[in-house]
Amino acid sequence: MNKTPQKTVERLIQYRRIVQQMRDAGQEKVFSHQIARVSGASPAQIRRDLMGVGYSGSPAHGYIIHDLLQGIYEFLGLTEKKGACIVGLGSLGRAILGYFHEQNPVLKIKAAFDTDPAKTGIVFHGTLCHPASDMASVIRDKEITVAILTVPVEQAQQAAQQLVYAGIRGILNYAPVVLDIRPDIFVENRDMIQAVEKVAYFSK
Amino acid sequence: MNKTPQKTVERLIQYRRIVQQMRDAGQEKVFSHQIARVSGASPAQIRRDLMGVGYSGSPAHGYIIHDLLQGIYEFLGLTEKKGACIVGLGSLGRAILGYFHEQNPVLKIKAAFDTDPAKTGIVFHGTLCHPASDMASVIRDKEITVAILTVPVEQAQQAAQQLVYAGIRGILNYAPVVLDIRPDIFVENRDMIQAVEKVAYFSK
DNA sequence: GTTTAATTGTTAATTTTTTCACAACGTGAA
DNA sequence: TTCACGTTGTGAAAAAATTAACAATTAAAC
Ligand SMILES: NC(=O)c1ccc[n+]([C@@H]2O[C@H](COP(=O)([O-])OP(=O)(O)OC[C@H]3O[C@@H](n4cnc5c(N)ncnc54)[C@H](O)[C@@H]3O)[C@@H](O)[C@H]2O)c1
Ligand SMILES: NC(=O)c1ccc[n+]([C@@H]2O[C@H](COP(=O)([O-])OP(=O)(O)OC[C@H]3O[C@@H](n4cnc5c(N)ncnc54)[C@H](O)[C@@H]3O)[C@@H](O)[C@H]2O)c1
Repeated sequence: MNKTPQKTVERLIQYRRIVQQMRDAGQEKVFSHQIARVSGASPAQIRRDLMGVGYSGSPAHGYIIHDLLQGIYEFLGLTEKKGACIVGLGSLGRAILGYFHEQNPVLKIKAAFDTDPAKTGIVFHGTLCHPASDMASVIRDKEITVAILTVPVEQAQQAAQQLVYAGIRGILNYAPVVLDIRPDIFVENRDMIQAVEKVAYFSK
Repeated sequence: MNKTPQKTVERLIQYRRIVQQMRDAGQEKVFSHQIARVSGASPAQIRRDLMGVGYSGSPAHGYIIHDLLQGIYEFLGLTEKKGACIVGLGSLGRAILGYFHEQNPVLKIKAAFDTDPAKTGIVFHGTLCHPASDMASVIRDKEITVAILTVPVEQAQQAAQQLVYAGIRGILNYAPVVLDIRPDIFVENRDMIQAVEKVAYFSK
């Protein structure tokens, strides 16, 4: 089903952001080499990635930005309906929540969860913080499919299990631990220390 | 010089974390299939990745954790000497600083920078916040090679240029903008919205 | 000592991803 | 109309990454 390579999906998401900025700047058409210049990918790569999307440009004027965006959008399955939640409103969790609030992306954070009674019941950046024990019902009611996990590392495995039980389909994990959960749940790990180490390695 | 593929480097960094946890749990030896189980990579992949590192395990007892760690360490060039800095101590910047402080990795954040006079001169999580104007001298004095960029998106390009001028070799960029700088500077972009969108796509 | 069982390092095969190359196309100039 | 130009979509080639396969090796069992 998900035959499109992860790399391609990542780039499509990036193209969308880039092309959206061009549209916001008043541009109406775009060529693959223009996207290439700012994304770092080659023009051929971009055309190939776009093959799967189902929208075709024209040799005469390139891609009509409006239609291209629509195409990528639909391909990625980003709709208003889909929603995310964030688990753990510590310093990182609140920073991410603030970022989503100011950027206002299509995929919204519809709910937050924390175990700390001092945080539950409070609205942070427009999002209500629920007690973690309400996870299952809130996730079901709001039709939330993905979760951002920003709890302390000792709590991460347990919180992930709770999320899976609540019916979540994918987790973006910021805790530095490898989650041991069902293989049909998509997990993406993001560790900032690992990221810095990677940059350090390639900064020779 | 950097002939090792990025993917391999990323995995090596991950293996190191995993193996370190095993060591901390008292384990002394490890087999490729054990690393495989928790990392998600295949045993063959792990052995192949390890080929470049310069340490060999034995068919009899697998890898001696102490020596393996040492090998990966040296291969990655992670030494006490190398240092990072963080630019922009907003909510995200302070969260990252706190994370590094508590995790205490080899690659330390040796300095922070901000333009806000209310922040400069203050020590956050053990790290002094310098005025952004001191960037060049501080980076030179402390031999800092990589930077974590967490300034508002409008400031990112300008701050990046300042960093390059100060002699930085790599940037981990959290601002949602593609930096336009010299190609010999290694840039890794990390956008949380893009990450969530990727998870959403694969959570079918 | 010899055998057994398990695991490594590495070469070869396979699969995946990227790049190349070019026919086909549409536009605008002559 | 015809031509020249610049770009797309895509099949084919090339490159890169992953997986498979196996001889070599060593500890422990017998
Ligand atoms: N701060 C960073 O930049 C950073 C970066 C990468 C990873 N991390 C990791 O992300 C996690 C959070 O970091 P932080 O600095 O925000 O920590 P934090 O301690 O400030 O916040 C953790 C929050 O999670 C809540 N929590 C605890 N258990 C919970 C549970 N079972 N369910 C729901 N909420 C729960 C706590 O009440 C707290 O509000 C940690 O694992 C940290 O290692 C942090
Ligand atoms: N908050 C998040 O989770 C998140 C996630 C992804 C990306 N981002 C991006 O990261 C950046 C920071 O986010 P934030 O929420 O921490 O914002 P913030 O406004 O809280 O913090 C920005 C900080 O940068 C400082 N600053 C401004 N210009 C500077 C300069 N030229 N040099 C040094 N410091 C400077 C400001 O004084 C402030 O302290 C933004 O670009 C944001 O879009 C944030």
